[in-house]
Amino acid sequence: MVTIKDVAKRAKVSPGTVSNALTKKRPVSKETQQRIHNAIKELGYQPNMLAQSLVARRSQTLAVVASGLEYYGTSRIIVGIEKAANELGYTLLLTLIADPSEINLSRALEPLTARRVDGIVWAVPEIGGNHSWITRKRLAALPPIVFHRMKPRAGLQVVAIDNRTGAMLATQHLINQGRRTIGLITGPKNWWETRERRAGWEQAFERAGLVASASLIVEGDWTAASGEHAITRLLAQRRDLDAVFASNDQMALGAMRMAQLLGRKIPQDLAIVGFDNIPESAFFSPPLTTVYQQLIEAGVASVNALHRMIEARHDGHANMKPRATFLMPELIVRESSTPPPR
Amino acid sequence: MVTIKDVAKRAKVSPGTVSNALTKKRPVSKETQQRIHNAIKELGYQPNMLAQSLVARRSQTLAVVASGLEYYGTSRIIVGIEKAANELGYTLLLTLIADPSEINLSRALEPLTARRVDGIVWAVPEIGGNHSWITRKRLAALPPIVFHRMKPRAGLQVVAIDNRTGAMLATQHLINQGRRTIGLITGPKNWWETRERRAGWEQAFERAGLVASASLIVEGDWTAASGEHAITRLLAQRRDLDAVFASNDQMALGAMRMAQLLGRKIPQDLAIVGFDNIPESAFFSPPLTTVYQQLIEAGVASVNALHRMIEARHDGHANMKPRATFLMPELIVRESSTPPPR
DNA sequence: TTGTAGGCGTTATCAA
DNA sequence: TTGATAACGCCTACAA
Repeated sequence: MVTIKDVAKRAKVSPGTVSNALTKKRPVSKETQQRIHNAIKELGYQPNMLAQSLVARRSQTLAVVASGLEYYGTSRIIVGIEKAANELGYTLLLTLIADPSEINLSRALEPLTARRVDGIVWAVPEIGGNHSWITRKRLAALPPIVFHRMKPRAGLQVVAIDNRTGAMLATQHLINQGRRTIGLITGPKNWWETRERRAGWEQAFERAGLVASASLIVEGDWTAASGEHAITRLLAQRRDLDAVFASNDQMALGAMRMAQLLGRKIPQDLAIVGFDNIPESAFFSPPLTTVYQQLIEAGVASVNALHRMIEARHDGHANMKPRATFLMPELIVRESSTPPPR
Repeated sequence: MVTIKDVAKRAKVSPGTVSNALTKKRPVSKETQQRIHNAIKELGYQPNMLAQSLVARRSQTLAVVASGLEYYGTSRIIVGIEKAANELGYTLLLTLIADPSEINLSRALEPLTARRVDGIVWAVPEIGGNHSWITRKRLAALPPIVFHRMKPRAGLQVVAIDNRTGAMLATQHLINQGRRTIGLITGPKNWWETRERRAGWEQAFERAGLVASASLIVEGDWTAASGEHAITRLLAQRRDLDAVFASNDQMALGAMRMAQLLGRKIPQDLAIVGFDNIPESAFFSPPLTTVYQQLIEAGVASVNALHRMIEARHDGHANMKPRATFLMPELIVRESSTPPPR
């Protein structure tokens, strides 16, 4: 590997001058500048960022910790994160948590802190107590960090989707369509996102003066198969069911298909709304009404916030006041919940 | 930040001894070992891997360059890569290419080589001439690298899915079902994967003595919407169409839905097969016959190969002989191509 | 078994 | 404008 010294030797200057020519932090004469650049080309010199980071005490590297990359939501968040990181001149370290309900914190974080990442985006869904590791003490030992998919906590920088409002929009839409017996297929009940979406469903019920009976709720596990089971149970225990809000599009798909197999016409007999707006959902039979989340935007926002935190800490400013940002979802109405066009 | 010197001072030993205690490359007495570990705990010392990498001349970091993370295929490959990298003690750097048909090579690679990654997994689909940057000279300046989703080239380590065989399996299956006029919906035609899948379709035609007429082929862009357009055109230009092989599941979905809207019964009037086996495909109406690719396994295999290359180079062995590995896809038969159960 | 010194590749400080 | 020199945090000979 060719180093800055090799370049210096070849250009007949000192290493420091080469450094100055490269970083432009001190003036270098046009002439030597030229010689240096020639030497660099000829030798194929590439600065070693490890060494740079060592002295600069910053690595220009961000880390993202996530789980379920194979799901649409996670991957879109990461697309946004990568994009924003890139634009700000950071490179991204990716760590995947295989089982988010059981986080081995030091195993996940050590490789990142050891590499002196400048900041961390924590995008692991909050499940049960899997975020209880978050303590002031622990955070003090970490670089700036911003959280996703988590219940906002005082003193933390959080970028979250307003799941509750999203679910409320979905449910209210069904109510507006004249539906009165609206089932709910939830995700695993210890997920924060599950509870939020359920709360939104309940809130819509309350506003409409409907009764959110337990017999209207069935738990799923985000898979389409669980959507099938859920709708089967719902239809059995509530003969009067006339609509369903499924907490994601996959479960909505399973529910829709199984309901059809059981002889229900959608949306005439049963209206269905999902959550996520996966690209396929517009092509289901019938096309699925669903809730769109600005996931890429959430990823971008989190990196921007992170960058500000990093700069603030670096400039020795009093630590930026962290806050929670909520992104508003939008309802996308399709045929699974509306009278078909004549 | 507390350094190894701080630990040394506190444990009343030299920095070298602390290093030895940590790396276990030289023996350290039980007693001082204890003192050192106490000091580490008390100070909350964390080794600085940047400094370690600087002297070790390896960063224990791998990079993956990919595009289209929001698609199922890409994300599954990366899941496999991350898993294997993790198990081998590497951390992963992620770089996403926004437009894979137009790669800015140095923009993508510089941040990686500057950080002295030990190896690179190149998982950008081959489109047109976007892989023409691959030259002996350029590769010589890079760390070991393994390629994905690319036509195998002599002298390169490639892990690819056998797309051609996969498409052949799909088409042969349709032929076995008695279909004779089997349309093809392709991806964008300058993609390597597109050409391979088309070749597989043609190969099956040849073996069966069928004529692969141009009127049976329509180009899509991987989206479900393009599948809709494609099937519309196919049905218009070939009234005798009795089956379709779509080059991915999304296009199959669009085709299936549009064919049904146009009054075709699936599979009775028109049999459909897709490619990818996205999780939703088992819940389409009807469930979609498709081709399963071992993408996670491909990711794992590529990292293992990369690791061997790194070790070989490190041990000064003659560079490992690189070769191409093909993973065989499997046909998954569902109702979209078979007579429905009575 | 432990300490000392030099070096990994850069940048920053201080003279010149 | 340029050149020495000393860090940055760690590892590794070589001595002791």
